[in-house]
Amino acid sequence: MSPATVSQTLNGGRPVSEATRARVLLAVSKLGYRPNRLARDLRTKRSQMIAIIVQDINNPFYAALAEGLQRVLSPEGYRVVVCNTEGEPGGETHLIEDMVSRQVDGLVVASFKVLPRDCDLAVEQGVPVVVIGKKSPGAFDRVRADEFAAAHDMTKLLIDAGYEDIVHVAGGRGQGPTDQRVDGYRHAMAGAGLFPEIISTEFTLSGGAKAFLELLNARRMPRAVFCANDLIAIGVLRAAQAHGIRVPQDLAVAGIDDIEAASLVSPALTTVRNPAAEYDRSAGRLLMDRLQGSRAAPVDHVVRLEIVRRDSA
Amino acid sequence: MSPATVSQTLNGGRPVSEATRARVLLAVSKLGYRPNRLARDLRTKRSQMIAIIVQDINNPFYAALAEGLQRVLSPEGYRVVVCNTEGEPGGETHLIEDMVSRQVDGLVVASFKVLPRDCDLAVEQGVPVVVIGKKSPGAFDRVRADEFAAAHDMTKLLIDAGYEDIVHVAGGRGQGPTDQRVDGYRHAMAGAGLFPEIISTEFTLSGGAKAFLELLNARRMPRAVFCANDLIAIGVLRAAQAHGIRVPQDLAVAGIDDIEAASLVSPALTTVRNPAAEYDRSAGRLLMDRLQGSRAAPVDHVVRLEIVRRDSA
DNA sequence: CATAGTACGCAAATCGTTTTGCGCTACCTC
DNA sequence: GAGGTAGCGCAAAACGATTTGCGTACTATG
Repeated sequence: MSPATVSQTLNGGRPVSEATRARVLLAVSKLGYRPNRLARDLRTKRSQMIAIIVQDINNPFYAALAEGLQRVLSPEGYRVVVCNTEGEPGGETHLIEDMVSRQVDGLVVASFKVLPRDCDLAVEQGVPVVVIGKKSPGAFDRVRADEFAAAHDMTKLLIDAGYEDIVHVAGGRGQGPTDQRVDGYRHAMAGAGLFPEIISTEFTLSGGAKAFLELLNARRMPRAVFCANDLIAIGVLRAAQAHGIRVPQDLAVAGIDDIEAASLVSPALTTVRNPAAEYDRSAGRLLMDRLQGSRAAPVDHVVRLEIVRRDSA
Repeated sequence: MSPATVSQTLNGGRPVSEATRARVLLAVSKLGYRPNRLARDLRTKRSQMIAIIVQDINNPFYAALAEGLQRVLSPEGYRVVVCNTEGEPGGETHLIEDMVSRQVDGLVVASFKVLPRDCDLAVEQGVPVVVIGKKSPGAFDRVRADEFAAAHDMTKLLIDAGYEDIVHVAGGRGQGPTDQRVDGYRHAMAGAGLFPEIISTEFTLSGGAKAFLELLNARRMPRAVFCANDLIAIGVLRAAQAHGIRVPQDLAVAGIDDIEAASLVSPALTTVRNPAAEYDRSAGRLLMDRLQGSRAAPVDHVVRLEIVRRDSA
């Protein structure tokens, strides 16, 4: 029996008689034959595999994103694999190159550290790319939030609530959305004739704690802090409480992201919801459209953010 | 110039003269040549890729596990990809089969739903497997916790703290560690001459809330609940607080896992730490040993758990 | 100077599939 | 009964790399 016939039986490229089909299936199950996807993919030039590249799989936002994307792509017959770049020597560049040479059918990149150059490289090799969360030029689709508006709106909420002495605890300098959030904060403060004050830290719990201590040492306590993400905000919250400062009576705290823990801490955190569900649905659809070749021009989808007012501010 | 020479230049199978090396490298960079890993892997029968299969990437325990494994394997030159089975039609069986046929060099499976049969299949095809968190027969390595001891110790802690009316909120019946945890609870209660009472729910926040309501409707409130994981415990905690019940004064609550949120809720959750770091280090080393062919008999590594006493019980 | 040895580039086989072209058989039609 | 037409199985050429054997040219040594 020739391999061609087997292939046709299993994948149905051409009609096969009932008799041979039976013979093939019998042999397959008797020999425990498992087709080798590598060989198949090499020949067909597609792998039915989509890689999601995230910068930190421990960050619940990225985890939710990955799962949501899978929920969209997997019913279409794609295998979804998640790759983490954090702590990877060489990082995104190597990873993208590697995945492209493994002939993934598509890439979703949710990492601020990614270079447009790397995405262009993938696109040139015919692999569609969707970049999440980053404003970045290139021949690929994007899904991102209006970070400026988010920071602006939250700052405005604090101002409208009567706070004036509002400090912004920014994430790492030059990292991802930091600058846009800083600008949004600045703009809102300037609009109200208030003086902006900004300190920087890492996007983590301990970064938030560190920032609080810095504030504590450097000057009298502000009335409100607007943190660049929820982890920082929770770090600040806990450090403040550990120092006997009451939230929100003595100090108002606000974050961005609405991670799961945001509603679990007490007081529950006032924050901005970055709806992962909308990202993944949108990114999934963009990717599917491109895989089916139905679109040409790159799309730039801006996700609407939503303020979630709870108890901390 | 023949492909053989190029291959030898790039991978150094044999000595290549300085002159031709230069010519090859020039051509490579001029043409933007990128080797195709699929073809290479097909020929060499290895992919330098390791797949981690988790049942829920949103569960922080699995996310931490994936990242830790990557930290171990990636410096050894392996690419680590994470695959999620939740909501996947066909689930673990398909996934394992697919990854094996993609010639991954190794598999780490952290899913209760996995069948030993599937792992055996992978091992037969020469792919080493490490199963995490499940006691399961087969020719592969295991890293798991002593779930019985964990539940037993936590129940004992509650008993020693003076609680007698202790209900166990178990996870889904027959799911993963449920039975062993139930047994541990039972054994500790019996040892103290106390009457065990068990209700079941899902391993989620809302599962915990549901369980609390069930308790509320069915009988007078118990004095303590020992929940099968932290998500359930936090669900119970919040539902109780929403009903004006004080924790731990009116109701003591304990969980298992020590997820990040456990220390963030208030009161901070008393729980059992399931140290992801130890899992991934151990699993990583087991896998590396096997990849280097230095071991034969399967290893069964039992991780020691650690009670973390906080404020909720 | 002859011979052995070494360095190095290329041709060809291989990995396990899919795909295409070809030829055989059997059936149908007039 | 001849000619046309499906139907169906197989051989062979891809896919893009690695690996091995071979031949040539150059070097070294007695």
